[in-house]
Amino acid sequence: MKVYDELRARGLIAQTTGESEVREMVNGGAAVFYVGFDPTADSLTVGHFVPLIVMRHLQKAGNKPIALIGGGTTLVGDPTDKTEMRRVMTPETIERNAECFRRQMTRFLDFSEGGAIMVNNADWLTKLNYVDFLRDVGVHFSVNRMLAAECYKSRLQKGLSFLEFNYMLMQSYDYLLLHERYGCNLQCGGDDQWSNMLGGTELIRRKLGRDAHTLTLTLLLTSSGGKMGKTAKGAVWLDPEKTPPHDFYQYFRNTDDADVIPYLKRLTFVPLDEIAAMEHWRGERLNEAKERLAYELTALCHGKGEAEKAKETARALFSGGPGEGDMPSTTLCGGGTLLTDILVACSLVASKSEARRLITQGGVEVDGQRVTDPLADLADKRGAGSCVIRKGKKIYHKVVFT
RNA sequence: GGGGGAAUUCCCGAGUGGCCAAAGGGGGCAGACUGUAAAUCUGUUGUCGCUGACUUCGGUGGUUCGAAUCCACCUUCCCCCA
Repeated sequence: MKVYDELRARGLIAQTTGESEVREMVNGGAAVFYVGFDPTADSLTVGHFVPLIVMRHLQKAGNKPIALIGGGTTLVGDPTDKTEMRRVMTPETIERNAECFRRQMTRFLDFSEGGAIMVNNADWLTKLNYVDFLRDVGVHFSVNRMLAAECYKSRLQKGLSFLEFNYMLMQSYDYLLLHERYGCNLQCGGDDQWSNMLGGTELIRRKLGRDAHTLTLTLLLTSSGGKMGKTAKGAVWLDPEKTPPHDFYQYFRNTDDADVIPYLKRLTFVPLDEIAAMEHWRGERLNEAKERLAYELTALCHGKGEAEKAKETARALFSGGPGEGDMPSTTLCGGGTLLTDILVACSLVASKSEARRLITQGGVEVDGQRVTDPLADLADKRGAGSCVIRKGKKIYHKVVFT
């Protein structure tokens, strides 16, 4: 199966500016495509998975990826789907974030000679001359049409600054520039970006009279409608310092039944026929699919070694396998041995009040023994050197005393 | 530039002088049930030295025995007119 059809079969493609042209271009390895990433944090998250996976698919098929870091556009802020204005970030922060992105992207893309390239739109956007820009680019945009775009509608109620209103022009200019400089002929992005992206396609047509295409990717939502990768504690990061591989693995291991197959299709490179077989699985058997999902993604982001470890740890903890595996741990030197204090020290709870509540409600086990006394003291465990605390059903944490 | 309105605990949103750590919903956490799933039911959801104390209702001052609630100024946001 050719790459375009594979992407389609995996449910990754939402809209294009011309299906047959895009298919032909992509299947023939003739696309120079770009995807923009706004460096708003110092790590990518699993929310970036879909575009990254698609880029990898396309690169494997011989197309040339351009990862565009939105250093310049981030100075402005994308108003799409935002209820409030984005916090303005300093150029230094953006620069640092961009570097982090690049490092993480090497797990997905081949940046070696002739392969993928990375560019930062701050390099050209920040040098623009206002009047020239208005005359070159601004003339081609109709405010009436922009206002009609879905992405601005909600903001018209909540307020939209002129700064943000310009985001679309800047993004469009990016495409024009990449088209001229690198022969970029395809822009990919989330489906919520459709109108912003069309801006670029139209700008190129109007200025140069050439066709440059746009391909949007389906937004991957959880079956309950939330954004994938968002948890109450925040995003699931690719940076192992921010989200340990064990937690990363667990996040996907706990995927909803309804989401497993779509996730496998869209986020992994597991062959479609293998996935097709799993689609018939029901009930408990789906856990195997979840394990596969978690394993594949952990291996992709953190390497096979980490994926193996995470899998073994999970099996040991949840299926009573041998050993306690490689669970997260905290080493405590000195300090008291009150259970409430230890829970706080391990960041398992945010406050001692919460710790007390948790214990009282029966949510804490120490070395397999449920503890319900909020004043419990683990002095005896200190003598033993370590113990394993279980919070709720799924969170295990090892405490080492020194 | 003129006029009007709003700011409440993670979010939405009640509360208009004491009965308010603040209704209700969402979300979160925990318990039961389970398959490390979903749904459901129950409890819980400011902090601490926890049968009590302390800090919260945009900010700063003020009125009062007493303020999230009243007054003044400030900040931010929204709406209408230009």
